[in-house]
Amino acid sequence: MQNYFRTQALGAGKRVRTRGTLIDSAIDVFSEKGIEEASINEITALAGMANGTFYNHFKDKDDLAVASSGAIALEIARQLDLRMSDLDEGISRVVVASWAFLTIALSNRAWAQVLVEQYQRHAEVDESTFSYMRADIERAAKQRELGVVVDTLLLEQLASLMMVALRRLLREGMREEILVRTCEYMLRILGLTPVQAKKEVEKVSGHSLLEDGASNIISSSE
Amino acid sequence: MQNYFRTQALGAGKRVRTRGTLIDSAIDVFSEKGIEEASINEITALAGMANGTFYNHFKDKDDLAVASSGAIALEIARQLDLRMSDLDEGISRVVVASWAFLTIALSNRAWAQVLVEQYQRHAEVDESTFSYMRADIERAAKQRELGVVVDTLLLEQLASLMMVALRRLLREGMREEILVRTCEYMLRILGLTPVQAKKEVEKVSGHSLLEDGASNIISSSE
Amino acid sequence: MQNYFRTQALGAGKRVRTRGTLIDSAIDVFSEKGIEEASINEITALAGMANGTFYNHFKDKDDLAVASSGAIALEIARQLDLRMSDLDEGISRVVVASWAFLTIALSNRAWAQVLVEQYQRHAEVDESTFSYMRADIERAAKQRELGVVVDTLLLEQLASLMMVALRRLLREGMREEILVRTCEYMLRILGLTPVQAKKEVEKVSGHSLLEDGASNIISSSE
Amino acid sequence: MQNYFRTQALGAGKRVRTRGTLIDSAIDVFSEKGIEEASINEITALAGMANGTFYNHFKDKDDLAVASSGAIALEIARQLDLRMSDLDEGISRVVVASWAFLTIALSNRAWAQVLVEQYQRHAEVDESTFSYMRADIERAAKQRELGVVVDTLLLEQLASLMMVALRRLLREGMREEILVRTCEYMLRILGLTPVQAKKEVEKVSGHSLLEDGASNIISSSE
DNA sequence: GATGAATGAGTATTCATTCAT
DNA sequence: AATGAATGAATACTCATTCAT
Repeated sequence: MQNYFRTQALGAGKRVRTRGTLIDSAIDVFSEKGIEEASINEITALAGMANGTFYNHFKDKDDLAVASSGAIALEIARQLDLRMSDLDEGISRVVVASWAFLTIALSNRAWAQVLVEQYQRHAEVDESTFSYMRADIERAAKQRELGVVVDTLLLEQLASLMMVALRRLLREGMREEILVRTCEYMLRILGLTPVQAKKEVEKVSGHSLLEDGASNIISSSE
Repeated sequence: MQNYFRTQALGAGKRVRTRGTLIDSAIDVFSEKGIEEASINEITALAGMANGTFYNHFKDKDDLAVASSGAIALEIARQLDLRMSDLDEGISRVVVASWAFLTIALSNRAWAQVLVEQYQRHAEVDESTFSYMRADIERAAKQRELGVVVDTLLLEQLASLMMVALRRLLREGMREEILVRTCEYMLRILGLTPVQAKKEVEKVSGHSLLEDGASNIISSSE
Repeated sequence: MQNYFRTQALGAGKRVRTRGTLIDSAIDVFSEKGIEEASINEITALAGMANGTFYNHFKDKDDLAVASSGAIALEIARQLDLRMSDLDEGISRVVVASWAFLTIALSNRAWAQVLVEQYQRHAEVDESTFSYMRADIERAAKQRELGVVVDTLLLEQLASLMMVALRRLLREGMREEILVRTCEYMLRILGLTPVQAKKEVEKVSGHSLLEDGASNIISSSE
Repeated sequence: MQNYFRTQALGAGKRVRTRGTLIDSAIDVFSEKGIEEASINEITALAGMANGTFYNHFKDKDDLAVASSGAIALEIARQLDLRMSDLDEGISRVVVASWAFLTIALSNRAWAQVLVEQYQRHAEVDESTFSYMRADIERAAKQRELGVVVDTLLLEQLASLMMVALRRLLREGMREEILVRTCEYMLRILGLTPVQAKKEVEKVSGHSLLEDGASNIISSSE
């Protein structure tokens, strides 16, 4: 069993720690069996708790699924933030964020699987999962004349491209081509011509060292 | 209860008719309750059959879901074919087909709902659902220099745009803006500049009378 | 409903008590309808529980059948032990044990029926059911020169004689002749001549008061 | 699929042939899945018929099971008869018949399995299966002073020994020791001393060549 | 006699959820 | 907060059997 969120909560109170442990356990079970097939008994068992304990922390499985994917998304966003603080240009931020999002998610298969499945279950984008993106796109739209309306349709379309990509990456393993093309498609939707899009993506991908995963996203993004 | 596929099978043997009736019934129940929540009993009851009859025709609910969405997709494809026979230009075909696909699907809410939900359940595009598109894109790629690779990643990305659009249309009702933007986004992904994309879509949408649904797709496309 | 095993577990925790109650209930239903025909619902209903409770204690009906016949066999063996502690001679022990086994089993028709049916379902002797016998036979084989191999074939053959007898006794009621002949046949198989066998069985049967069942097995055996 | 009884019925009318085919098919399915688990659909499918056809020939599965095991028993009895016509002494006839019964049954695993399972299902001996034995035992009882009552208890006890043996032989393959001991046990039950029993069995087994199965039962028995 | 589509009764099993300890 | 035994609703699925053709 992973112990990412349990560890993260070590300083906090018992309640928070138990919650973190349940989320860690859930991520494992969700990713292995799928959210639908996962049973609460299995999750509590893996967490080393009685099944009743679950209900002291979550309303039901869906609540847990939301909390789990939310925790993952938040954690990814946190890592993104750290690494993008010095990036000013909107378009670059979008590319770096998307690229890094996929890379970080994929660095932990279970995370990626939970994100993908939860996305499918809810179909509509969990605003929080992609919330970071809206600001960057709006920033880009101001800096250049993109000629796009930044609304939920646009965000959903872009998010769906990323999710299709993430699913592919899970299936086929990390292939930079998928990242590149997905980012280019996103920029094209945002109004860049293919040539412009390609150039923007190259600025980012040229520097990236994807092999060692999330740890060097920072260096790859300047 | 709808009786589209039952009627379609009127000439055939009893086995085929029963199957068609079950699919009609399933589409109704699926769209009303969702595939997950639908029960076999409800489907057979609506179809006016004993529940055991179901198992003479389908292995389980998933088998039926696949058959139902497959029948819908096939039927839509059939209608598309009829109406696009005189269109030669690849890009126009893509626009018309996408536009008409969404329009026809939406002309029968239950169909659209089943397509959307089945798409989400299976995540990967049922090749058949969008098979018509590959040929048109390849045709377009030959006629112009699109500079895209026509592979499954591209098709999945395009399909996901359409599905996001279909979901929106189901939620918000037919809004031409969604059709227009989705088609433009698709063309942008295919390598057209925003300006070109807009022009291509206008060629189609200018003529369309979407209000009366599938019946005048033909006239709307030339 | 009988309450033998429930009562026996009165001192123990709730889990054990519930288990005992289920076994009591199962024995009743099994004996009345047969194991095959018994439904879990009926068993839990008679036990005054929700059907789901069953699955907290047993994997499925077969698991329960094994547990039930095992509990019966164990209980019979326990009663046998008490009453044979002062018997030293192997052959006498075999006769007394077999005789008492049949008598005790028959003193509770439901027990006998469950034993018989479970024996038939599993065909091979549940080692535990007749485990008491092996030791006595080996003891007899040492004390006299029986000239038999004590292996599972022998035990199965002897057990099958007892089960045929038990079935007859259930059908026709307690008839001492069946006990006598079955014991004689067993001894013959063990290598005694008909005359010897007859004498050995008479030593036991002469004293027995079978009418009042298990309660006076003790007196009957010395 | 075997075609023993179908072939046997080649000369007869269509009705008899269809019946034979169903029995052949049933024996295969019964032996593979067990009688309980066998479904009529499977049996008719293997027989190459529609399921409805079954009910033109048998009342239900149990009827078919009785017919199948009966046909097997009858066939074995027929083969026995052929080979024992020249044997006059009762005891020898019992030994030869039992020995040959087991050998012939085992020569066709499916036959043996169906016999064993059907015996377990009915518990009481299907009279017909062992009918041949009563006459021989009575003959033996007249020729010597056996001192046994020839009644159904005796026959059931003897039959159960044979069935235990047959089950073992199915499990462990043909082992002459099992045949020898089973026959000796039977004779002991019939009143022979161990020494006499051994001698009688040796008369038979000494000549037998069991390896090549049923075909040389005749030669092996005189 | 054979066919095979339709029937529908019947039951095991899961698992989220509660609550007394 | 944690425990874990008990709950019971809810449903898919099988398969013997019928009967119109």
